[in-house]
Amino acid sequence: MAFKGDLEALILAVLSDHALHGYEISKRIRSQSQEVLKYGEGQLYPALHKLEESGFIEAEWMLQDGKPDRKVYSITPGGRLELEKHRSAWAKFVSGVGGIFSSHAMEDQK
Amino acid sequence: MAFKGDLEALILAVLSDHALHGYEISKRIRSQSQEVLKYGEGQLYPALHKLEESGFIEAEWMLQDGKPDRKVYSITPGGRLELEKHRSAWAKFVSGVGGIFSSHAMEDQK
DNA sequence: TATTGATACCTAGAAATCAGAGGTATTAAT
DNA sequence: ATTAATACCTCTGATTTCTAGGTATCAATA
Repeated sequence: MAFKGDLEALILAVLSDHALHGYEISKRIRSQSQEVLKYGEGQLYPALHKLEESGFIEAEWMLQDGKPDRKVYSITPGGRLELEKHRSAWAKFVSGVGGIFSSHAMEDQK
Repeated sequence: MAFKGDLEALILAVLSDHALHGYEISKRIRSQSQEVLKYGEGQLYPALHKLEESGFIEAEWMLQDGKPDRKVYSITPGGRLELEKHRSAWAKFVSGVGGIFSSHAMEDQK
């Protein structure tokens, strides 16, 4: 009932400069979107697994003692290609919604 | 799996300057979004009924002979208020997604 | 000392949403 | 005759999303 994001695209975007583990990815999506986009772990982890299956990201375990181990994900070349597709889909979407919201905005102001 | 719109907000937006019937609303959403946003009737009509129940739009039958009758919807004052909420939610959403997509865009270009 | 909160991974089930198909009826065009 | 357009509507199956739960460690707070 509200505008919804594309979690897979957002994950690819945050991974595009640094390899990160899941928990950190969710925190970055939250902070870099100014708290607008919030995904629970119940959405994040399945999305990561799906992206891995598709070959868009790769995982490697970082063992830590004392603290919980981390599964660090990095984007693949195929993932970068996929990211570009999502980016242009986003641009189209913004212009589409804009076409509806802005063509009726002036009326109200006078 | 992709960015999703907020049909109720879009309906309120297209109704904000003209009263329109359902079939026409769906065509306008399609055309004014440059074919980006396409909603089937199975989504449109239930959404209209829900908006009516909430008091954000009002319906009136326009009887036509020969052609199918039309149910013409118009936005209410409450609907205009609601529309403004959705509009600002959209603005927030755009800046949120932008915060993720654009902070990682430069890297790829050099 | 007990409990909360943070880190870090994960699954499963309920709730909501979406897309598509189907249903009625008329007119116009092929 | 049949297809396409107008114009309304519902229903169902698939997908998606949300919420809650589950394991485990450590640090801080009450």
